[in-house]
Amino acid sequence: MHFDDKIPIYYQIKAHIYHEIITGTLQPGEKLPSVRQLALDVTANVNTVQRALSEMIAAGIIDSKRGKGNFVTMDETKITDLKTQLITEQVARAYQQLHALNLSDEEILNSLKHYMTQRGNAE
Amino acid sequence: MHFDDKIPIYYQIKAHIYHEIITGTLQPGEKLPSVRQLALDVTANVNTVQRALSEMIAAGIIDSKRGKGNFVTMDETKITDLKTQLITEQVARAYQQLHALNLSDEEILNSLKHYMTQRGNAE
DNA sequence: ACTAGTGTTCTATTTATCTATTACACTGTA
DNA sequence: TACAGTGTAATAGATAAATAGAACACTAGT
Repeated sequence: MHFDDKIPIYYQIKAHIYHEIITGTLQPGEKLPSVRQLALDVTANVNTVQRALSEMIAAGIIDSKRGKGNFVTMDETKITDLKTQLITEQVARAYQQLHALNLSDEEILNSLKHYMTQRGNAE
Repeated sequence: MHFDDKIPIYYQIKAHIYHEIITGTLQPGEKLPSVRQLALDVTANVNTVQRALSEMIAAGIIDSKRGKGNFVTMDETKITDLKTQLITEQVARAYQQLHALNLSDEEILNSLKHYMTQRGNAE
């Protein structure tokens, strides 16, 4: 797994698993790989994986069952809320940073559209 | 100055000064506050400020003159290029992260528009 | 020459993160 | 009961980032 060395690894692992849950790669109620297997998968230490999991457990997205494993919550409302929250965070952060560079709403939209068309042509 | 504890402070100081240069708060050729004053301004250590400045000097955005001070480059092309680069980086990162959440181009645009109208009404 | 203000460099210490390792607690199965 | 597979916790060590403090190098004005 590729890590951005400017952000803590446990934080990136959390984002990675959240993505898998939101995109349905991990279904509600599905069992996650064991912490030891996850550590191998992302080439990190068990403790680092555990720290990421702890935050997801505290957030109610993961249910931890000692001796059995870690499971994605069955509560699909929580997953929907999580997706909404992550999207809002991303959009807000991007908007604020571009706005801080003195771009108007229209310029921000145009920059994004321009990026999309360029990206579309390249594929 | 408010810091995000997930990102190195020297990195955030650099972003902060880049913003001031791009928005014209700091004009081309203008002298920056001394490193000691900057450290007070952002409530960080001189060495941390110096590390941020070193990267901007290496990037050619800041000219350092020992005994005199640090100055914004006179080369406005470099500033324009920097602005373009930062915008592209922000747009690309935001797009990729939203795309990774399985949002289509249209959904990404709509999320952004929705955020803008909500934000507009709140002001 | 002196001094104040500037950038620059160095050392030592602290803190957060990550790793490695070991141990403990619980579940299910043979 | 034994054992393998799971989550959890604790310790010790390594590294990067940030701080504190001191010193050095250069410039301009007195």
